[in-house]
Amino acid sequence: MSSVLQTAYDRLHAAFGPQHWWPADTPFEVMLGAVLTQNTSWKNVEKAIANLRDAGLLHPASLRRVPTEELAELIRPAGYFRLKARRLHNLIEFLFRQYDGCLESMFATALETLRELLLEINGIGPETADSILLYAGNMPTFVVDAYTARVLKRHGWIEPEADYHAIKDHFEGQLPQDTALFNEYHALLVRVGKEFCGPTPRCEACPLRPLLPEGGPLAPGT
DNA sequence: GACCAGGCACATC
DNA sequence: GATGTGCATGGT
Repeated sequence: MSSVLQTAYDRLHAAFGPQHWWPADTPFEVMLGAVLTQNTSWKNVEKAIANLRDAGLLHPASLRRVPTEELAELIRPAGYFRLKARRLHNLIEFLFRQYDGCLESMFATALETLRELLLEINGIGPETADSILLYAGNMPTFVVDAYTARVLKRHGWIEPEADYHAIKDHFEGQLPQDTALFNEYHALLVRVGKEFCGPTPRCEACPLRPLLPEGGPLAPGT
């Protein structure tokens, strides 16, 4: 409980409080958002989801029926819209093929098994899969994203070469396997990333400031 | 106008 | 196995 990661979590939680992630009404909406937010700001994703809601498509069966080109137009504000329309349909087809369209059945699958199945879907990579598992399925898997990697590497808490899997293991190896903790921790890392640890760091008022190594953070781009 | 944003798949060497 | 490129909108 005295690791750097625990201390960092305590600082972030004290500074920012609960983040109430994922910002969505239903697990299905979380799944869609996980694909739509790939390399895209959440603001743009919100517009796309609002379009889907207005069109009555925030349900597996209705989304499955809409033609891919029509879906693409609705999610246009989220960027990569043709690509993401195909990815959403790939995910839906998997849901129906394996679980008859039932999310409860899907999340009744063992974590590691479901993770591997999701990763077989074209368009679902590690971050999207873990986001679905954690934020839609309430399953204890740690989500790593660009902010997470940047915060850890800049503070020298992990080697600069560490890839997705290494960073994920770093967290899961040092923290209790607690869904609520993983949920909050990732959200807090995004929060501190946005406010203090972007491409150009603003470390002066960062809650992690006292945890910086001697000499301050590493240069941007690392 | 450049750069960035809660990635991923695929081509090429 | 490492590196480069396409995918696209909207905000700063």
